[in-house]
Amino acid sequence: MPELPEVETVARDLQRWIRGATIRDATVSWDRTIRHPLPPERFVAEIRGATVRRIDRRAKSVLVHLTDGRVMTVALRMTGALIVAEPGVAADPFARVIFSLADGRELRYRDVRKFGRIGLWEGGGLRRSGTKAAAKAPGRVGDVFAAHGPEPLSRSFTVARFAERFRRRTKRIKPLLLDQSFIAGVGNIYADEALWRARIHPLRAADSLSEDEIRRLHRSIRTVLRQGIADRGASFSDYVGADGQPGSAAEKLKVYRRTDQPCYRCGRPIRRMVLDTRATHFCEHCQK
DNA sequence: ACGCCTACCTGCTTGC
DNA sequence: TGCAAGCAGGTAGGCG
Repeated sequence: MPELPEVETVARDLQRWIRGATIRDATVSWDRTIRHPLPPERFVAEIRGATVRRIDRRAKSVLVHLTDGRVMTVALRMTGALIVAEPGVAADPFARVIFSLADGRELRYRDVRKFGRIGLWEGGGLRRSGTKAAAKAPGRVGDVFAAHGPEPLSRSFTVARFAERFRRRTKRIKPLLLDQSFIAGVGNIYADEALWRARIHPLRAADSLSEDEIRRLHRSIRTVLRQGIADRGASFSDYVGADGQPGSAAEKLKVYRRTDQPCYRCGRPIRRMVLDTRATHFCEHCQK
């Protein structure tokens, strides 16, 4: 799926293009896209007539803030995309939800694999950290993200704050980076990229990392995510921005899906292994 | 509470 | 050419 840089790209596009738009109507063609417990018909009735105040991102979700304070969350998961279509653009057989805007455009939620979920919540609670119980039965939008870890690109995400989280964590570092309660927004592409950049082996136990390694990893995570945003995200098959166009970040990746190709640092072949069911790419010579 | 594994879906690529 | 298996950006939920 889209990871942090891809979701951030979509959110910024939408902020530019549909801020202030009014949703005249919505059509849901795959019911399970609408997140429990809201029935799809209720969702449509609730969203009809709403006006978009602002769009941003939390973790890997797009947040559409409405003028009445409610917030629509869009979790794109593996193949979700939010695309603004001008009037007259051909129908999309993979559009699962279509929002008709009052100005004649459409906001289309496209999702080939149908894993993505759209929710509608009362506002509030986004700034507080919250409890896991709240995350299990969300009421306010903040509850949805109550169990999530810190935003890696936020000002408050310091090395010290990152380092604290490593205490007594025996888990291997790669799966830990994918754990959204440890750090939000990092996915399979950028986890591999950050570890390569920091020269840390994906199988290392988290609590075995030295201060210097944690510092390198902190910096690497922020660097690869920012680079991904600058290139409008990494596209392999499905990911596109709200303009419907792929990003160019995939061209600059150092290890992800570069199995057997030479490491950019030492020239030895990049290895691929499966770790907790996820493909993991690394250089066994320069990642220790 | 943690950690590991499966299920959820469809389309594309690969190998016989 | 055809067909089956393998693969994919994620994460709830169930098990031990």
